[in-house]
Amino acid sequence: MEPVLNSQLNQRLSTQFFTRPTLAVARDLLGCRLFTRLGTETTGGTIVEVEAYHAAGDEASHSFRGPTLRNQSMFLEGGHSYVYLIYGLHHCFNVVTEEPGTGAAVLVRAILPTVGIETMHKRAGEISRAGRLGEARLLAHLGSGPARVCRALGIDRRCDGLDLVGSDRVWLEPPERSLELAVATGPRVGITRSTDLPWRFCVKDHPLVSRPRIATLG
DNA sequence: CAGTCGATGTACT
DNA sequence: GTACATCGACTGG
Repeated sequence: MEPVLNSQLNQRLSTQFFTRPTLAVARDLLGCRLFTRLGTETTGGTIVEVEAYHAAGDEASHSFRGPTLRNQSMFLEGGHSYVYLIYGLHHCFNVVTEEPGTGAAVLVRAILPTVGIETMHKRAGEISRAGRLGEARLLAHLGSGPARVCRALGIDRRCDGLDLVGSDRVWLEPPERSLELAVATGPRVGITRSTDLPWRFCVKDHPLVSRPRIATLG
């Protein structure tokens, strides 16, 4: 029943992948797959929406004012995780990019669940509103939105600062098959500063991205 | 469908 | 005190 994963050993995204310019990493993460193995449960999905955050000149970034206790993982070498709690109850998962000390990262905003879907449903709980959605939309509901990504994958602050290249708990793999994705870009969601930067990337014309208003993207 | 609002921990002014 | 890279419940059309 549970799919066999050979991902622990081969086919991982490398440090070289992550230590590139943040916008390139953000774009290239679309179509890649994010996995967690927490306890005995393995869950994962395909990344369909991300946002880039820089340090220099990006007032919306947590790293803008330099390292603090919360954001210190953001200043690790590219390929580490940065997980934080927002609004007191939700978690957000970021992949750190570039060289150590840079303070740049990519926020994973949406995945399409592919592995461990039953586990993800359990983590989400049975939601009355979601229960009224059709099958496809119910699946999308599991992973669309940064907090739902974390909930589905079981990510919390214990997953902060992990080396995603070497961790057996959280890791990333390239797309299953190489394919050309149509990508849309636009302004980031839910921020109040540096809103002019078009640093949100999503797989274009995909029915399962987190916000339906893709039409407003540049 | 759109709009509003409460929940709730942490960082920072 | 206030803001926050959000979500889900609830309202009104």
